[in-house]
Formats: sequence, structure tokens, C-alpha cells
Amino acid sequence: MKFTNSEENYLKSIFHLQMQQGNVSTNTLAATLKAKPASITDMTKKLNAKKLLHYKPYYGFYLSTEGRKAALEIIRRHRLWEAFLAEKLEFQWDDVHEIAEELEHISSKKLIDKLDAYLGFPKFDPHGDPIPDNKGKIKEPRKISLLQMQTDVPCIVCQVGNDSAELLELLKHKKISIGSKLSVKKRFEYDHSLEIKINQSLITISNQLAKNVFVTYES
Amino acid sequence: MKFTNSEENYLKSIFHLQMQQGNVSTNTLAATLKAKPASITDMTKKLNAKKLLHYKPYYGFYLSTEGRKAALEIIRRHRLWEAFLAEKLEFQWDDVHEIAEELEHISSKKLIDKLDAYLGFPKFDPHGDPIPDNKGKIKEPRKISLLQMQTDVPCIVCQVGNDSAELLELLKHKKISIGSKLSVKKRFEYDHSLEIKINQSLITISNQLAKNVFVTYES
DNA sequence: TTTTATTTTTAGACAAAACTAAAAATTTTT
DNA sequence: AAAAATTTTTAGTTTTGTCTAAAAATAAAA
Repeated sequence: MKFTNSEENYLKSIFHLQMQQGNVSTNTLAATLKAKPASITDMTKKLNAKKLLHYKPYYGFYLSTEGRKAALEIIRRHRLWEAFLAEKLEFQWDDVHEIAEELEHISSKKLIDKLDAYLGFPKFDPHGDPIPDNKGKIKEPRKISLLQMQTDVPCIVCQVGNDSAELLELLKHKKISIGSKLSVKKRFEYDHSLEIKINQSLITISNQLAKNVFVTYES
Repeated sequence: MKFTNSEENYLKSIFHLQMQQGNVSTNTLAATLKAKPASITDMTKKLNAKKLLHYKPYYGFYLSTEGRKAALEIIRRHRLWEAFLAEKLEFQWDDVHEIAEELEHISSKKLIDKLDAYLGFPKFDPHGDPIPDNKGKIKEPRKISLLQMQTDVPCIVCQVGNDSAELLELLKHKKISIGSKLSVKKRFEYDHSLEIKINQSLITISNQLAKNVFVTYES
């Protein structure tokens, strides 16, 4: 599917806010996109009609599987261009963002895959942020304690922090293993514990455990 | 000055048509831009207000010095990106145009100059078309008989076809020498002779002479 | 639980760039 | 030079994405 530049900017911003703050409200989006709340309502209505996001008023937006896939594609383009600018054209690493904001909207898949190959399939951009691969997967595992998402973003467990018998015992008991699909449902500020959905059931895991479970995103 | 994508496409098309056919009418432009004549009237009004072109109804459009400068900048971007796509990303030479149509609208001067340097300041794009330098000059000399422009595009004589005594005598008599500024004013279909303005006066030169006078554009 | 404050949406307007249909201007043909 | 054909412009719409101002919905505070 093809999107307008504006639609792409919305998808990207929602994705980033979802990662950073979990909750994405109309006002929050308005602030990051430097637009008025009324404009946000208009555009998100459109994205909702296209099934790119879900929305519950006074609660927040979150991207659908489709929307997340699109966002990751845009982020991939952005970060690959940043890598190109810094590595090949010798831009300063802190000087690439603005130009990449324009380049990211050029959507030719062939172009991006060739650029990726030309750069040697880099895993990180010049700021150290991970570059999604051509299937939208971010290779770099991330601690679920750091993905501060409240909503249904599906992840796959790909690594655990250490091999201590105690950790493995706990993981076994909770039925969490490499390849398990899970999504973070709720975060509790009090003790930073998480409620996650795994194997069709909701379970709670402590912050300490969360710090030792690494996940990657589904495309 | 910054232009919208649409304005840039108009400037570019007018430039190319001016080169190829001399005369650029509303309908001609409509055909090449795949737009309706009414749309052309609207946009050219805008470009005229911005002093990027001149226009006489039923005669044609031609770019002002400003407009030509802008067009050459866009063409420079387009051709540099084409060179990049073909040389570095290994695109087929006949497969680069469409993507370059998008890339050409990214206007960062720094980006383009760095890209130029990275490619080693190429003089031609993969189709063999000359790439304007960062001052808007096209290095490749062109025969004035081939620049089929009817209007005031200022050129500078930079080379003559051969050094025969007869040719040099004629050039001397007409006061045409390397560095002379001239512009083609009129073309006669009958014998392909040209009326050109040089040293503040109008003179006529034969097709045979025109074939042996090479010019480059002023920026 | 009522009032107050905040958040979100609606309604209506605007600018850009395109369109259609019709009118006007100019050129070409007879 | 009048009629016919062509070219160009005008007038009015449409779409996209934004805006302002006001209304409505919800959450927070008293």
C-alpha cells in the first residue's frame, strides 16, 4: 500500500510515541507533529478507516499490525538513508536527520533493498538505532522492560539475560521460552512489573525478570 | 528560493521543451505534463508572478534567467541521482528515471554537492545527458544548430568545429569568438539558418556555420 | 456529586493543485 | 473578410491537509 507523506509521518510518530511512552493521545501526537489537535483527529480518522490504527478516545491510539508494518518500513528507509549520508557522503552523524526526513518518503522497495545491500546490510544507523530488515524485523533484541508499550504489540522472545538456573526455572514455570509470542498488556508504575499476554493467558512478571527477557518484533 | 514539487516539474518541462522544440505553448506543456490546459494556465500564472518565466499568449512560455537557473538545478539533481543509482546501486541505466523523478525534489544543496563529490563529479548521466555543475553550467559544449531555442537563452561560445582558415575568416567577420555571448532569436525552417543576437546586434548565420559553433549555457 | 479543567471533536474556512464545462481570444481556412 | 477550427482562459468544483473557534465529552477537583 502507498501512503502520502503526511500519513507516513503520522504512522512514524505514533510508532515512536508508542515505544517511548506507551500511550499516544491526540494532544501528544499534536505536540510531536507540531499540528493542532483538530488536525490529528482528521488524519487519524483517515488512518483508522484504512485500518492502520486502533483508537479509544481518552485512552489512545495504537497501530494495527498493518500500521506497524508500514511504520517499520518508513523507519527502515529513514535509518538506511541516515547510514548512507553519514558513511558514504561524510555527513556528521548529527546532521543527517533532516535530510533523511525527506528521503524516507521515497517508497521504491527496490531502491531501499539495493541501498541496504550497498551499505552491507547495516544493523544500526549513525545514532545507534537499529535498522529494521527488509521484512520489517528489528534484529537487535530489546529488553521487554524497556519497550514501554501498553498495548498489543506482538513480540517474540529471542534471548534471555543469563543462564542462571534460577532464571531458567522461573522462565520454565511461566512457560516463557525462545520463540514464545507475547505482548505487553499493562505496566504498573509502583513496582515496574508487567502484565503480559502469552499462550492465550495473562501473567504478571516482575521488573527483574522483564529486564532479562529480550524480544524482537514481528513484522 | 524553494519550490513545490509541482512548480519544479513545470520548470523542468518548460526547460526541456524549450531545448527540444523551441516553442512551448499551453497545450504542449499540458501534453508533456499530462495535465489539462486549464491547469497549465493556473500554474504558469503563478510562475509568472514569481518571475520565473515570460509568456506571450499564442506564442509561448520561456524561462527567465531565474527560472532557467532553477531548472538547471533540478536537472542537476535528477542526473546526479541517476548516476548514483546506476553506478553505485547497480540499477539498469533504463531503470533509473522514475526513482530520480522523486529524488530530484530533495533540495538540500549540501546533499547534492556531497553526492556530486562522492560520484567524482561526473559530466554525464547514464543516458549520456550532461550534468550541470554546482553553478548550473553544463560543461558539454553543444552546437547552436542543435539547441533549438527560439528565445533569449544566453549562451557563451566555447569552441568552434575546426580551424580551417575559411571558417575562422567568417567568424572574424561576424565578430564571433570564444567567449562571445549570444542568444538565438529565430530559426528559419526553409534553410535552417539562424538569427542570433550578438554584441547588441542581430545577425544571420547559415546552418553550416551554426553546426560549427559550440556553446555552453550561462548559469 | 457538582463544578472545574482538560481533552477531543465538530463545523466551517483556506490554500494548493488539480479538474470540467463553457466562454473568449486568436489563428487558419474558405 | 467571414466562418471554422484551434488555443487559451475563466468560473466554478474537488481533494488533501491544514487551520480556528466553538461545542461536546470526559476526567479531575472541590
